[in-house]
Amino acid sequence: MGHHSCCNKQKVKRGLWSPEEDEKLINYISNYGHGCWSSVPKLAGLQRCGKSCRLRWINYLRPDLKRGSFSLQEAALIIELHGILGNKWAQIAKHLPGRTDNEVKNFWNSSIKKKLISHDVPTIATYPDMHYNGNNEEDFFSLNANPNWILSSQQDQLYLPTPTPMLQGFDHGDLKLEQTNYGANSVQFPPPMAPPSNSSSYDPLWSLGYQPHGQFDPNQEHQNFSTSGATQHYSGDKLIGPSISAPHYDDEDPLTSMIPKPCDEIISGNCCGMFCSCASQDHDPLARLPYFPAGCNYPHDTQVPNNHMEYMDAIMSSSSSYSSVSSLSPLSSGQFVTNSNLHSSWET
DNA sequence: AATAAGGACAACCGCTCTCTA
DNA sequence: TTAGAGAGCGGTTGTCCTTAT
Repeated sequence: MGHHSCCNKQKVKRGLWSPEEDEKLINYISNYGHGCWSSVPKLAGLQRCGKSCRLRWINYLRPDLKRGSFSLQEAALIIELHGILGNKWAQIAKHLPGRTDNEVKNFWNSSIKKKLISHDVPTIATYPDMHYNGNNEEDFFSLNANPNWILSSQQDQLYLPTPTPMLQGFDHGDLKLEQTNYGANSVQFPPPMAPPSNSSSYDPLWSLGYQPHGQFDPNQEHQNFSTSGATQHYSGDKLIGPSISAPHYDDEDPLTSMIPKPCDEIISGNCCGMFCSCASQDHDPLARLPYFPAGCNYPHDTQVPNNHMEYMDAIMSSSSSYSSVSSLSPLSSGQFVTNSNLHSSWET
């Protein structure tokens, strides 16, 4: 029980942050960066512990945060990623630019989870045909939603169930394939690259909050403050994604074309999934899930098959923060809805 | 109009991981 | 090698707001 060491050194305030406290923290970090979080409260003149400052900055004060309701694409992506990653909120949030792990977690617990249960939607957690091989070393699952998948509980690993001569012992660029004891080819994706040295974009995932002096001004109009009680929120629309290097997927490539595409079951998209139509070759370790590589500006053209839209609509329609997509975007079979349609209809 | 119930979300707690001396 | 500090993460709680009665 007890508080953190930094909290024991001084009397600290707890609970909701006041606008004055937010202003102090924003001013300090925008000028000096956070550096060591434990020293931030003292230097910023706050009666808070460093951990509280860090949480407040990362979850609510970062200038790149996207506020407001989750879009249909985001909800679909969260469901899909949760089926793969489980409660790895931080990893899921990495695929949702401008969203925090806390936000994703709250959204899941307050909205999606209930809907999935009530609609008996077959996520990986509820798949009746999901197999556990019973091996205590490697927790394998096969997912009937995509019979090409065997998912391991070990993160970021996808296993192709059928040994393919073309893949055995193959080492192709960023993809490293290994034979396992289970007759499956393990596709191990490389860790993210270091941030690009020439990037002038503010990227909180790299710097964890540091921004050079002068780049962030809380009074700038694109960083709109709205006040809800004692809590201020940003609703800025400038989104800059992390510059992650991941395998290049090429449908013409006999290797990469075989790699599972989790989002394909829900949403069709281009190079890096449903959001992005750019030609970037930076991709996500989870293959085709949107990761917003450098040079990709959100939002992009999005094409979502109508049947999936109805599917999501059914899940989410009872949510108080959700306005029916189908009711606002009349679609017939075979039609597609664009990203702008979705945002105008859902983020209200 | 008052109050209870439920939902949404901000914040905290405690554990684990990583780094460094 | 190890201990301590800092940071990150997921689970949980607390608070405020909305809705129903």
